[in-house]
Order: sequence, then C-alpha cells, then structure tokens
Amino acid sequence: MEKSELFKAVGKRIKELREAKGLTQVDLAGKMEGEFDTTNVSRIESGRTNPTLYNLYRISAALEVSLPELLSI
Amino acid sequence: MEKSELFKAVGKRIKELREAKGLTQVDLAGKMEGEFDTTNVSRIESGRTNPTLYNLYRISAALEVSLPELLSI
DNA sequence: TATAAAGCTGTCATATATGGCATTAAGTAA
DNA sequence: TTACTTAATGCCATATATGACAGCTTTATA
Repeated sequence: MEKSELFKAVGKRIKELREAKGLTQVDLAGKMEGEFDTTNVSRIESGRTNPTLYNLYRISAALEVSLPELLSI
Repeated sequence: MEKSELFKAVGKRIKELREAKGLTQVDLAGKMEGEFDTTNVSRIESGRTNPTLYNLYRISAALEVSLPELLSI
C-alpha cells in the first residue's frame, strides 16, 4: 500500500468513528489527553500528514476504541 | 497509558515479532520498503522515539503482519 | 587472544509533525 | 440579509523523527 493511500484510509477511518459518536473535530481534540490542535484533526482525517504513534493512540482513546481497532483499514 | 509506556510496549512487540522470524535489526531494515536506517530500528524497539504511522506500516509489512496485529499490545 | 556479528547510543543535518492563528467556504438557522 | 458552526487550508515557529555515520559493548566462535 502506498503512503498517501495509507494516510487517506486511516483518516477516513478516524472520521467515520468520530462521526459515529456524534463528535465534531473540535470535540475530538477536546476529548484528547493533553493538548491537541483542531488543525491537526483536520490534517490527519484528510490524510495530509503522517501521524505519530502517540497521537494515534490519543485519538483511539478519545474515540473509545483500541489502537488496533482504530487502524483496522 | 503513558507515552513512554506505549513506546516501550510497541517496541517490545516489534522485537518479539522480529525475533520470532529469526531476523536481525539489519535484516528488518533491509526488508522494509524504501530506505530505513538500522539506528531507527533500535530506537523504535527500545521505545526511545515516537514512530510515525508510515514507518509502523512498513515494519508491519516487513514482519508480514497487519498493522493492527503489530499494535496488539 | 582476535575477529566478527549484533545491538545500543551519541552527534549532526534535514525533513516534517505539530501548535497556534488567520482566512475561506459551505451549511444552517434566525 | 446576518450570524453561527464546522471543516479545510495557508502560514510561521518549534519540536522531534529520521538519515547517516562513528564508536562502544556484548556475545560467539576460532
């Protein structure tokens, strides 16, 4: 799988899980542990960046799914 | 889960999968798509860095497991 | 000894993820 | 119309992951 394809697939998965919980991007950033800018939620969901493990983990926790579940693409 | 704890858990998982396949860190870096320095294999396995999604994906491909399997910690 | 393989750690330069803020656009409701 | 919400995107500064290389320790084998 190609790099940008991976980013888009993960971004789409995050967006789906977020919307399934009725959360906005602002809500998600707010639920995350520590600081997280809403700009980055948008960047990650649209697949325009290469997120780090720790941020993927914090997103999974905020969405109340495990890391493997978040990355089931 | 705390940041450094997460990194150590993921690093340990990678090391276990790598050793189960009888690969050295040099072998793993060599099997990965594109360029990857063996220094980073060591850094990631020992939990001293925050790996990116793309590199975790390339590691999972080299170890012949899925991304969710790689992150089953 | 010695020689090599494996892994760890330090340093430096570069690429890029992120924080932070502003702007834009689309949708919704008054 | 206006006002608000949501999301996308551009810009800049900073933090850090990675590439590349050197040196070191440990272990194994001759």
